Amino acid sequence: MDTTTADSALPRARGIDRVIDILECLKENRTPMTIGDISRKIRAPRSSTYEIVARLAEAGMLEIDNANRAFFGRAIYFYADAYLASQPLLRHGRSEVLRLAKVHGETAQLCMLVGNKYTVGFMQPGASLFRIISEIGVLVPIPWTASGRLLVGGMTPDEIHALIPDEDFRLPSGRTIDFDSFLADVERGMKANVMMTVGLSDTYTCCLAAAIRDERGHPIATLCFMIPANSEQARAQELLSHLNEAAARISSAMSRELAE
Amino acid sequence: MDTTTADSALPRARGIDRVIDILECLKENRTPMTIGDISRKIRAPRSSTYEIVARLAEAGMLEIDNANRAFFGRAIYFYADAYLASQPLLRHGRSEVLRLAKVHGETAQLCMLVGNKYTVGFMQPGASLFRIISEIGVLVPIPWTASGRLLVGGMTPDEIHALIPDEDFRLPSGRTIDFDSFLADVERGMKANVMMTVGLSDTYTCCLAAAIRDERGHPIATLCFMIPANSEQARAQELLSHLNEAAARISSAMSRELAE
DNA sequence: ACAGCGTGTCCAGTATATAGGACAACGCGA
DNA sequence: TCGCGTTGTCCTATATACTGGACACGCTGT
Repeated sequence: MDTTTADSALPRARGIDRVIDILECLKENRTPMTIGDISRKIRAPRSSTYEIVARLAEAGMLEIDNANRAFFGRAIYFYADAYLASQPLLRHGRSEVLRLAKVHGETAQLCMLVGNKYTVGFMQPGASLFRIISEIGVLVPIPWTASGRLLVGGMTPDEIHALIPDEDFRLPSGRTIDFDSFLADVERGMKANVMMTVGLSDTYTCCLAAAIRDERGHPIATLCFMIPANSEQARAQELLSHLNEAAARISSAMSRELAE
Repeated sequence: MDTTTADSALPRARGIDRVIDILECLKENRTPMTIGDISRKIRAPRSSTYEIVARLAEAGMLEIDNANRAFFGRAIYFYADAYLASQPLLRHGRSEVLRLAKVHGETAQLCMLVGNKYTVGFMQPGASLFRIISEIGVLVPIPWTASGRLLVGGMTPDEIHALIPDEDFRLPSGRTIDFDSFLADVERGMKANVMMTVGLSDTYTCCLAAAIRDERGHPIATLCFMIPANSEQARAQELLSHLNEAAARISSAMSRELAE
């Protein structure tokens, strides 16, 4: 649970570490928290938490609502805007995801690796009732997803084995994925640039993905649709080709930008 | 320049304050900076800056590029996503701005007050060559903008006077805005819900705005277009009505959400 | 070659930020 | 009514985070 530092021992903690703990805590919670709750969750003394939350609120990084609960503030949003402007992948990816979800009516996502995990970088829910719940920034084992198979494309089997912890091959259902068949998926994905999986992270979902590549051809992110597992094959194939087109568009737009 | 604390004196600074200074510094700069540059800009010892930047990078709040320059990192983006999800105004406002810019081909913005200043919360450049440069999150005196006139709507003259510093009535051109005529603008804006100004913050720009209101009818934000000052009246009026419709749509959507 | 400048790392001393607890005020249930 | 848990504020002591400086290194221009 402790994403950052301090676990069992109790030496004095640094203010900065507290800041990071607080922000991570709010990110996980996704909704405003009282200072009491925060200090319990991050195991910090109440007095310290009050102090630090107040300072962060003063700087606009947190905001305190009228029930005295703290959550992220405007400053964070402005910082993120600067980050976004510096990241062509996210900029282009976001607008394609919005377009894909609108045009095809299915939940679309931009996915990428963060360390040795898979995560959703942006998501737009589709029009249909079938809704997927993966939150932005939540880390998921690579083998649980279609995108994960594309994202490790181009790596050697040894590199892949070194990257992914063994326990990540065990699905939520309890079933374990065979490493060799995973490798076979990766290789096919690298060739076709698209991947489809059914009932992997959960039994109801079919995951369609296409890889976005950097100027050297390495996969750096994926666009994907989440659709019901019982969708028709023809529909899935059609969506895959739309994903592939959109991904190619982003890949070339980014290479062009880099060239300037 | 010093947006937060420490100015001339040199008592030992807190880690947290350094963190805030660093983030504000990068936000102003809008592009990656070397640690040396950061420490000079925020007047912090190099050794401290190295330490703190490294810790923030470890937490993903900053990222260090291959030229050893620091900038915002993924974590900030994830925090901002949670913030955005908690802010109906920004959520709806952003999508309307994207739509307005796309449909009408002009630069569109979502604007709001931060303390006693006006700021742009989101912006989408238009298709035309005429581009405005206001950056997200930069604070601007209220009297310099059409939106500012709408945003103080509903306040008494005394409240307005207390809110806006006298020096903010001096335009970049050197001209000073008369307080009474400013008040008259505010009152007309409150009635019409829209406002147009020409050549205010700069001589080439015409600023069109419409107010978004909370459930009690108080202006909380504006949608606006930035167009060339020499645009035709008919065109401006048409755009104003589009802004007004979009703003009304957001106002009622938010009231509805609140009612649930 | 050399001087001058910026970078990245390391160290030790001390100013001070944090922990911890005491306190009053509050809300809630019995 | 009286406990009991939680909240927000304030205080003091001390463990330590920050500072300042030294050092080695790699530039660049002369």
